[in-house]
Amino acid sequence: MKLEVIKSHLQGVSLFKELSEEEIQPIVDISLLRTYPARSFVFMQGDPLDRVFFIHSGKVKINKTDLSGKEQIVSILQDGDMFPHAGFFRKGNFPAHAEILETAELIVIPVGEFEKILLKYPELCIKMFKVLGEKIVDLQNRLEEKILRDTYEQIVMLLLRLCKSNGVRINDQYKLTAHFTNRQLANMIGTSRETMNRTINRLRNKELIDTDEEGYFLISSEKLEDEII
Amino acid sequence: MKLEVIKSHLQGVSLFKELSEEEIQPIVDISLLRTYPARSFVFMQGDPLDRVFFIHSGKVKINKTDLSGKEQIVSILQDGDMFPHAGFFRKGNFPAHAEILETAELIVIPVGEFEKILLKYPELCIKMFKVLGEKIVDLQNRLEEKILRDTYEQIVMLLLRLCKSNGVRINDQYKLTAHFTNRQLANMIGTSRETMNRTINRLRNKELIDTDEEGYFLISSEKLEDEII
DNA sequence: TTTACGTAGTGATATACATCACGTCTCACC
DNA sequence: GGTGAGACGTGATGTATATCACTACGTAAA
Repeated sequence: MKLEVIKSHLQGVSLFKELSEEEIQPIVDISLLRTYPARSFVFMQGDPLDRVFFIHSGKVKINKTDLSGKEQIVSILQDGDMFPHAGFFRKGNFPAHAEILETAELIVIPVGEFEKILLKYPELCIKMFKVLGEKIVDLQNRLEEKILRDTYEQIVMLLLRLCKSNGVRINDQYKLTAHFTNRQLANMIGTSRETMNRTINRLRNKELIDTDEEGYFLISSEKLEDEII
Repeated sequence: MKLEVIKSHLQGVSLFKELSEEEIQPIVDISLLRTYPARSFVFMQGDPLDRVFFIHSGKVKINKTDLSGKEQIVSILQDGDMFPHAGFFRKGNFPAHAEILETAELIVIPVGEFEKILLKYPELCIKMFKVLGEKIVDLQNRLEEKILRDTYEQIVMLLLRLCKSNGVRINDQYKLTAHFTNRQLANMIGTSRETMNRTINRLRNKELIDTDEEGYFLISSEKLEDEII
């Protein structure tokens, strides 16, 4: 049954983990499960913010573009992640584009309903404060990186961040669970694809990163960390 | 009486505005008012995060430094502002230094108490979500700026942001309510003091900014906005 | 009064990185 | 099987801006 499917999917979302049966039911009731095909847009920057999304499967790219077409990739999200992070409790607009990279199943909740539920369960509020707090710390770190580090170090740190957000640990390495082109990686930190290419190959030669048969990155995070002191 | 003073001070903090008498009283009860002299540190990066601060008067600089001593100024906070923004509901550490620039009166609340109060008043939770949401949007914008814009535009945008966070509107201009040296401004966006100096003077010649008798910046925000299209 | 230190201001130089301009390879599609 | 679109890869060149090196001013301390 559809609702059962949604419930099991919701239990995989980090924000809702540890909720009891009774606590999760009202959330299930207001949830919608929708499949988005690759290359489609969930929303565009500036659209009225009326829904919140939780990823059950697939990959979603959050990005911004300027007039000249230059792109900034805010993040590549996957199962368990929520978006957007800001704009609750005031009629706002989505602050970035959300584009599907790999066919995705998203749980969709009207933002008004989500807010009501949030206030009803203190446990959920705490979780939410934690999630937002982590987001703030992450953004502050990225800004610090961009300001204090040179491009080589920024790339090393980007790879380490991707291990956490998009990787699984295998022995002493992390394997990234999504494909990334040089251009995408470059657009995450605001460098050129040529520089990204050269640096990635430099790291490959140093045997700090590698690629598996399917083209996924294998990252030796401990060794990489030595590069940034 | 001391508690009365604290209460009136708390009412000036944006997070607590619009709270009723009964709602604000328990917050007053757990609050401490403390004066910090200029140049002192409220806390250092890495200290255990056990308190939350609200500024009643004075100026506080939030910054990070790397090994070589290079500084990133996260923000210059003043009356009505809260810090830190992250780290609630988990025993964490302060993510940056907080240094007093101008003698400051701070309201100090133990973080555990603050969390309890937060959960008791849904109205406060909503406010808090808004504050954190705005912080996230602000950080994302700054990161985008740093990635997509050249230094000239970053400086223009920095000045516009300072109008909002540290300015008061006077006719068609904003007057900044704190002194900023070229070096401080440079460290906010990660440029050199020389470049900041040259750019500021360029903007002065274009008559987009000016300085009043006391050395405070006067900023013609409408004209400035034309510089970034 | 002198010394010391922080800031503003400004030319000269160095350099990290973007940009340009190619070639090659793969894959999708008519 | 050819053609076009993306991707990777890599040298050559250009440039924004960091860095260096200095003068000058103001203020605080000795």
